[in-house]
Amino acid sequence: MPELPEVESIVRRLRDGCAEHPSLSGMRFQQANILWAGSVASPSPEQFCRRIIGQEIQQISRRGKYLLLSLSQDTLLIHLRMSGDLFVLPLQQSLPAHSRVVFTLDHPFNFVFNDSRKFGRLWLVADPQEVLSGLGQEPLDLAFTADDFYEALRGKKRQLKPLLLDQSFLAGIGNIYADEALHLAGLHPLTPADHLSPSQAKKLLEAIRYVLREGIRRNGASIDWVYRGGEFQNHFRVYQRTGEPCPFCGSPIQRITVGQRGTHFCPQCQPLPS
DNA sequence: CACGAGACCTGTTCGC
DNA sequence: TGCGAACAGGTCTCGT
Repeated sequence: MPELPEVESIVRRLRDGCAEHPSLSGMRFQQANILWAGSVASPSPEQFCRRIIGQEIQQISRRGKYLLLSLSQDTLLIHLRMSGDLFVLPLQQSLPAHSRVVFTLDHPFNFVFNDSRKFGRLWLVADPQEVLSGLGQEPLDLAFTADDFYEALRGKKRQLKPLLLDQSFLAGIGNIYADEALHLAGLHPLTPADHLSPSQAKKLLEAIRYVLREGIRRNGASIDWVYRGGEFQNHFRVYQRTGEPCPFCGSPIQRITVGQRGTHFCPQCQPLPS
């Protein structure tokens, strides 16, 4: 599921609270219950449970698709991968199916990591850089300029779609927002990165930022049974719209496979350069 | 370095 | 209705 806008929406909900629960800021972990050991990447399940007890949640933030809880001593990092989600539930409420790690807080709520496919991971580390060091630029960071982006693209021969999904290049873009951004920029997913002109690079960066911000504004996208709350799925222009008309020109949206990922584009608006 | 295939998992939807 | 195949928001590893 979650790409940058979905993770950002979850961060804001946990940090600011919502109708269902208060902010987690200032709460303390009393206990961790690991129901699926594979969900904890580091340290060992025993050490994870022992170390987190008593630590206070001081900051809640995001880097790429990682959610960060800065605690008194350590940082708890969470990556939701395909099907992960986070719930804050009243103590008396029964746990939903596929709950993998359950935290007891010093308030009458459980903090639940839920993940049907078991791809998601948690880390409890002294220094978040242990986990985050390989990540590339944050696309919404305005210190990252169109010139920087052009320079980065110029050095790559890779196709745009796989490059945008490479987290060491840009951090946070996934399959939905890659397809949406390329469509908005009028670029074919198979275009070699070093083929772009400076103005095309600028247009692509602006398109990436536009769709990410649009996703955040709509609280992310909710597809199928995974992740509820967002509504950006009602505004997809190409993603999972195979055969439907392009909102710009009316041509049927095509689906191809690129790097083993479903890829949606408009053959009219996004021609493959010769 | 770049790419493709396979692995990790479970659940839903589609086609016959 | 039943059943297998295809597909799903991600990332890692290995072989070429």
